[in-house]
Amino acid sequence: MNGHELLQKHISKTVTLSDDVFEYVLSHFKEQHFTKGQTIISAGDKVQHEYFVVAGCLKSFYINEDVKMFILQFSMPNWWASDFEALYSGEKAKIHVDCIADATVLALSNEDREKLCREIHEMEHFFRWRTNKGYVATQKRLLSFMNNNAKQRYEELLTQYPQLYNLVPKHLIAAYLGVSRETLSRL
Amino acid sequence: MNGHELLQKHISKTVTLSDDVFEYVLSHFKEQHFTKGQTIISAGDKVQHEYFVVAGCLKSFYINEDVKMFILQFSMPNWWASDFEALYSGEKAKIHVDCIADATVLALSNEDREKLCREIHEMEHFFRWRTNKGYVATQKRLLSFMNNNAKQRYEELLTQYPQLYNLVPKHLIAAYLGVSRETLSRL
DNA sequence: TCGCCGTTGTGACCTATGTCACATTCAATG
DNA sequence: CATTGAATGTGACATAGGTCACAACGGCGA
Repeated sequence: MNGHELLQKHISKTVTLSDDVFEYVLSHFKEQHFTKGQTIISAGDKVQHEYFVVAGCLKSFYINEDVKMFILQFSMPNWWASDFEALYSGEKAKIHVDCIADATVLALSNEDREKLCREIHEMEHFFRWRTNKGYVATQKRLLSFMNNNAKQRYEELLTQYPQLYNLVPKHLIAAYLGVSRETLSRL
Repeated sequence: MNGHELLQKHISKTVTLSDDVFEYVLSHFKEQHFTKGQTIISAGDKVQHEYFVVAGCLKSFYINEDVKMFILQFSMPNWWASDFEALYSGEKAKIHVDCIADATVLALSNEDREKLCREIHEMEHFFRWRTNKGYVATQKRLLSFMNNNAKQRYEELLTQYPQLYNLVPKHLIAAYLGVSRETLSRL
């Protein structure tokens, strides 16, 4: 399936659009390719785009004062990635996004998203629901952090995304779980 | 300031509405009063409403198998509270909401929110931004969990919401921070 | 006023996880 | 091939935070 088809399918799960409108919407997305290790957003950047992942995998992460990395999200196909705080507020990025498995994405600029939301009520609806899902998912992860130990969180992650086990190195999984790589290795 | 004024002010920070439209929007909210200790949503309920807090304070929390409580949010004036996952999906509530300081709220039903979003594009826009703010805030809290120890999280909370120190008992603050009340007491 | 219960503090001890050091494996590259 | 460096495993030890037990305090209803 190509990028536009995947995105169309993704959007139609939430809203119904005519083919013409779909074509108009899709015309605002630009396909881009990234290779493993490539940087997409660095802290300090002015963030202009969000990215719908068609293939491959991205990670969004924060680096603290001790240069320790915390992964907020692995973005697999059908997910969106960006520094949403910076994107919406216009401030400089605080989080980084880079590519961990050769990726194809569809980039949408902040201006174009707001334009689409203004022009097409259904798209505003779509983005409301998308954000809502992200909100609920993040709240669940927060609860999992408070409720479960490292082993339980690891098993939870692998149950939900078995592909990750082979796709990404263990020290990145540790950074997602919020434990040291040594601890993860002992699980 | 009465409830409608506060809500109007809150909404106008994000979108501009005429007085007539505002009146129409506000007519969908019903004022309710809760007293300290009162239950608003219990796990297992069918969730019908979300609540805009005008005065007082609510807490949203999860109870695990060991009957341990984890607080997702303290809802102060100008915040919204509900089990948003249950509300949006139609499933039974997994989280509880109750009142920790005598409260006045404006209740909006799920149907009315969707109706307002359908009828008034600006309201869809408003709710998109509201949810986006919640998403970003939750992500920040997640990062704080990974990055900071109990003491740092406690200080962060008190800096952000100094009122909480006197308003809510310490064991609830501990349940928000995800530590035992004994640990909090030793900070 | 008395007694009760919710809240908070604190000591003793236990456990999960972090940190540091070093070994091993393996893929990429000259 | 030989070499390098990233990824991973593992032992020894340190420490934040959990758990349990008990004491102290204070407000509120009988």
